[in-house]
Amino acid sequence: MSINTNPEWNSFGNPNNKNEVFPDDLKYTIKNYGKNILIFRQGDLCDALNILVSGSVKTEMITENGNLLGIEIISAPRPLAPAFIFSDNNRFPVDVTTLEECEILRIPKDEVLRLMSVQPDFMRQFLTHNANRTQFLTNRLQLLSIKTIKGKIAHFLLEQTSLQGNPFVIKRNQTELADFFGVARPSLARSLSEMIEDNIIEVNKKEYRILNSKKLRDLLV
Amino acid sequence: MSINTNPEWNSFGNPNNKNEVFPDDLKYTIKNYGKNILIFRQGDLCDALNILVSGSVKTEMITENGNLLGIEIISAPRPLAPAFIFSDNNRFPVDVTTLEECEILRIPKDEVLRLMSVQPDFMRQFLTHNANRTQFLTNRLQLLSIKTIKGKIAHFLLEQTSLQGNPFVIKRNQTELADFFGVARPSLARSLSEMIEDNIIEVNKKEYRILNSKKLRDLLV
DNA sequence: TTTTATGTGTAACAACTGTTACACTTTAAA
DNA sequence: TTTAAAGTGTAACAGTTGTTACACATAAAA
Repeated sequence: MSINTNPEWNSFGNPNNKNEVFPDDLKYTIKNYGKNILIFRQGDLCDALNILVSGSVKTEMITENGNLLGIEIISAPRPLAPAFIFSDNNRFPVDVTTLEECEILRIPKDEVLRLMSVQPDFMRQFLTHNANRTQFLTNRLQLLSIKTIKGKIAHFLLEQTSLQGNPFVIKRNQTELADFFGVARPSLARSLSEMIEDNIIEVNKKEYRILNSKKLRDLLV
Repeated sequence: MSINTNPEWNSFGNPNNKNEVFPDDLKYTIKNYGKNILIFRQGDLCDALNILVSGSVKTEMITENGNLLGIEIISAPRPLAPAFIFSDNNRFPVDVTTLEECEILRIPKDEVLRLMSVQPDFMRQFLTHNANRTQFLTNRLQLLSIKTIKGKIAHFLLEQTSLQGNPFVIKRNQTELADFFGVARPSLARSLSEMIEDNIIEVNKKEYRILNSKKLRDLLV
């Protein structure tokens, strides 16, 4: 899930996008920051849409590819915590620090509301972006609420096979998978080995095949 | 009959909302369901805003009070999975089953978009509702990604003390807390005992006091 | 008050996962 | 091809959590 593969980000949050024409009278400010500057602190009021126009920042939160509590690196162009502007407790959930020189476009909350009324495309993109984020979070939460490693593997493999069929290819290596699940790499390897031993799955390099989907589903409990 | 004659139809679970008046030409449908009917299936296309107007349904998802994988019971009035209408993969994440006779107001996606353009208050509520949901999910995810029980306790207590001061009161009993953390009750009790033994916290019935916030913070790692 | 239900503290043990270490394989680079 | 780096399989052991069981405390109901 890189910024380049997420189509929503190409339009939303990029002021140079041709499809997204901001009105001339839009009130906004642009701020420039140097390297290694703490630009938002956890708990700061979030009363504007902050779009990272250039540069990159890091936050300590769940990462886009789902790794746990890792340091997320956000590269321009992307909005910063857009979902939080409109929440009742509209405060930044994490610290945000620049990694290089950054330019941030700041549109006040009221202007965002006006923009959405005036620009259906903007509204649609805003909604889609947040909807995708919510879906992502929901999915991660489902995965995390499964306690056992085999259960997590089962959840993930069943999801993949419903998308790709059987057999299917998983791009991540074992270390990345372990991070994704939030478990230790040798523990993941052990669980995989046991599942192979039990003839539930078959693994060849990055190709996985489900041999016994009933047993696999039983592991979800 | 106008759509505005029933005050409960103000969406987003806020029946006291006087500012939300639907336009008379709004396209919508109303569906009635009997008891124990599967009304949405996991994977069903979600191309409309479905508002539960009366009755109650259950889903198997994270609950509003945060318990894991419990069966969430949703009582009217509340929107059903409003965040998913606008996601790229706009499908229901779970099964939804009626618990009693239910009435569901269904507004097509395009009409929702129009409604938002026409009705700033509706848009604001839609945005706020989803923002709050995202914030809730983010917070749960943060809590769940902490591996140790003491870490979860620390996270929770530090959050509570920032809201309520020190000492503070926690309404949930031990069993409910354990469910909230997704751990076994005796395990939670053991961890609490050890933290009390280590003079990190003090507990009297439902009143908690932090004695050593540095040590408490160390447990977050 | 007595009775009953609910909530809490704790122990012994099982089960699972993490840590560390190392051999081996595969892939990429020189 | 040779060499280095990255990835995988596995074992021994430590650490944490879950399970089950039961005593006791507290609160609610009769």
